[in-house]
Amino acid sequence: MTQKVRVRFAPSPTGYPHVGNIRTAMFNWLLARHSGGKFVLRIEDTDVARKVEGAVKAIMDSLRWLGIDWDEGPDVGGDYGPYYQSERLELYKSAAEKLIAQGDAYYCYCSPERLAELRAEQVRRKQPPGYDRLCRNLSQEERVKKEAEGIKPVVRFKTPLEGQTAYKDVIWGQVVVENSTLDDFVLLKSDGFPTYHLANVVDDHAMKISHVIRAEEWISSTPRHLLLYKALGLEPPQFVHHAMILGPDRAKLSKRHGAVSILDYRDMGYLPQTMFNFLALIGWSLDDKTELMSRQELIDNFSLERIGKTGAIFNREKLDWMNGVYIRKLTAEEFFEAVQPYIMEDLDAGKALIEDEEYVRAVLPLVQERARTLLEVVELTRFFFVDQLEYAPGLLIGKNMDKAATAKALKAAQDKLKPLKPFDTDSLEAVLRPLAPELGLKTGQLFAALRVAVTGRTAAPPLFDTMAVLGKERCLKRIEAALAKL
RNA sequence: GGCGCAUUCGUCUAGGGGUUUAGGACACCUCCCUCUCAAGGAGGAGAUCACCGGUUCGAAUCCGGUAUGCGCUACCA
Repeated sequence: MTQKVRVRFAPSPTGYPHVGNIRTAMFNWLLARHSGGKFVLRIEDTDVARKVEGAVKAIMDSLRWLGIDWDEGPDVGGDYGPYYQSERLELYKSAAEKLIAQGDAYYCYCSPERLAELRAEQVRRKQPPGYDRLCRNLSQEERVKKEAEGIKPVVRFKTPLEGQTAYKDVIWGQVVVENSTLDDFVLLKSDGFPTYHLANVVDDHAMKISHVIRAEEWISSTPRHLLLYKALGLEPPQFVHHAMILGPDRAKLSKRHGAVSILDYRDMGYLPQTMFNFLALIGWSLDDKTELMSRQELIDNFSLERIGKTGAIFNREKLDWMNGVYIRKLTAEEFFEAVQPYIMEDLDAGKALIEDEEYVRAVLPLVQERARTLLEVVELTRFFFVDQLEYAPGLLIGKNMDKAATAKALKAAQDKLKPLKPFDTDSLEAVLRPLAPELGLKTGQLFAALRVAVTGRTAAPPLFDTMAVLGKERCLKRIEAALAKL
């Protein structure tokens, strides 16, 4: 590796980045950081029609959220800017003109209607769709005439009719394509904007990109790019195509598959370190067992060679598991910080209580090892923050219990609790555990009734800890309410 | 239709001629721990390595074909 590594993430602002896009960015970033190279962010805003407002911000937010920082880009600048393709139009124009001048490209005046018709006809006759090269050999006279009609032409590449184009992909190995299967693709659209093919070739060269790491869907277009590099007399970069992330139906992941925007995952309560680790593991592996890896470990161990070539389905269940692992790794302080935005959104559950920071800090440790997402924390802790518990009275009566026994147990507990001086975990246990045999009950039976009375649920954090955090007053009030429900 | 590529437990993957009775992880099941739920621990089930042929003493691993799937085939990226 004598060449200095310069890689790029080149999204088009036509929507919010999904996990697949971000994983591509990550692979690029990982290579840059692993090898001490540069990672550049370039916005490919050449499709005016599909441009989406706010997409650039979403792209940057997504990258920042995951800690994927860029050395050069629209906002930070760099020696190879500008980093918006819409600001580099002159470059593409002169490249196109150069190609026309040397006979490798030509103006095409065919209307979109004609092209659509042509394609429909080809499909109908089961022929390979593609431009029929009608304008490839237009005479000067015909051109002048079209020009006079006011038709804005596109510029098409004069693809060689014969021969083959081959290249060695870092991941896929040798890829060979017959030039005859490629049509004369568009370089410059009639609005003066370049197509992806032209723009990415011009820019990757201008920005001295060493490795083009992108998704598998680009493999088929790579020969076109190679042809362009050749015609322009440029040295092509290394090509690295990785497999795609698939939806549950094994098709290319798309909006159809539901929440796939990376920011949606943030909103659903996944930690950035989880997403980073998890995404890295889709289509890349270190060995036969290492799965939990920090950002630094990923950087240290990353290598292009270990990227796989089979598409992978995004396994949500495993993501949940991994997020649980990362949540448990958090310190109490980190967990508190992480959870803030999520519980604050749920204010009506008990505004005053949620704003009582000490109380929240006492509650959180009780659910930290039980939550798999930050959003789940809201659900898991709700009963700590409400005034009135709502639950079916039947829940109070547990296995092998009846109404009378339950009422008796709750009353007895009440009596024990009232005089309790330090209302903490230990004293609660000291007084409640012996109570069960006194009542002729199993501890489980007593505790179950108390749990429902105090939390409104049959599954909750450990009883004594929970009660201690709730406090004496609230506990007694809730037991009273339970008695009333019976 | 053409071109390109892929195919190992349900899912993510390891393994690239003998070390493999194909390893790990998620999910699932059982048991332990235990006041419930988690977490944790110990087990279990789950893959004729897509199929068919070939090469070889020996193939998940190499070769060919078939099937299936996916991608590309836009004045989208």
